[in-house]
Amino acid sequence: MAATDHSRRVVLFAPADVHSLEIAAVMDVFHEANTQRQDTLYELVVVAEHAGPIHASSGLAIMPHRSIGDGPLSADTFVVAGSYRIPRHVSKSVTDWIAACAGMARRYGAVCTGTFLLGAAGLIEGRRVTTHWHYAAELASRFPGAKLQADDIFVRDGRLFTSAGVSAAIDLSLALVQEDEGLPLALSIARHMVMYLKRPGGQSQYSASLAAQAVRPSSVSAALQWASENADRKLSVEVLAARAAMSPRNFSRRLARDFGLTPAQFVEQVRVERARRLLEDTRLSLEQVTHASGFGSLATARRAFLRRLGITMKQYRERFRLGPTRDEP
DNA sequence: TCACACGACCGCCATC
DNA sequence: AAGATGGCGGTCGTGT
Repeated sequence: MAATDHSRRVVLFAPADVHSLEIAAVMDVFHEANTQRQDTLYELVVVAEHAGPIHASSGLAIMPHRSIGDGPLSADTFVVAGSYRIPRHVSKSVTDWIAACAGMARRYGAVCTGTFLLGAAGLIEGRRVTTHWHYAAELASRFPGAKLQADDIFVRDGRLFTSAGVSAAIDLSLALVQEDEGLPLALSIARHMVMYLKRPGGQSQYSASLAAQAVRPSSVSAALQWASENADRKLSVEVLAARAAMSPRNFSRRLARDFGLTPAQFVEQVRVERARRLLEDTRLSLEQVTHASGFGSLATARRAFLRRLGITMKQYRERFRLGPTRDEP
């Protein structure tokens, strides 16, 4: 599909040794948006430092569309991908180019260690950012002026967004599509990519179980993981805290600190996700879905859906029922 | 739709 | 000394 005058240009910078999944994740989500709308909503441009193919850390060869030698690109969305290596020596031509592109973009950000490149370009000073947890300490020491939120897997600060892990790139991209085109398209893309976990709207852009997987393992995240697999059980603060071997008071404190959620918010999120999945994949009645996802009553489930998705369970099923979700003639 | 009871939340303080 | 943890209780929100 060729770019049209209403296309939004998404520029992706691929550093040396880029993690191939990050490039693929971002491209595939935006490409799927184009496919589903049968329109070029997004024009995707991959840029590397030098012309010619680059090798991702996995060995996969990627052929960028352009190199930075072609000059800064005006982009709607500018994303710097990361690699498993922290960029040590970043040339001035790269940082200048990144700064120029970010300056022109409506929004810009980084995935994983891409945050280091934004930092080298002077774009995270005084800003709230995150990165892959494994590199958080180094980011903090290299860029002491940045307000690092190491335990968050997605942080947005005005035009700037950063995300933690590799797989989070998909959720990040979905969140951007959702911002532009609304929840239904984002959900539909997620469904096609078999990414059932995306949590639409709300404070964090991430699903409960994804969040539990994404941070440093701890007894808290283990308890959350367990909860996300057992939505139909009783999930009171007391039960979750016992699972994490700590007092209810301390459990909710840690949850607030590490995930920005209260226990009740987390549980509701888990239950809505579970119910959504059942609504999409099964023909269980609303009553059965309600029960299987741990809601006490239909009324409770309905309210939770309205709160989080803005639609009722019935409407949700009508929209995302079994079968193709692509707009087909 | 409404009232009520229960659970969740959070500030505060003690303790480790 | 400072940070993490646990318990108490008033208030609020929410499920039934």
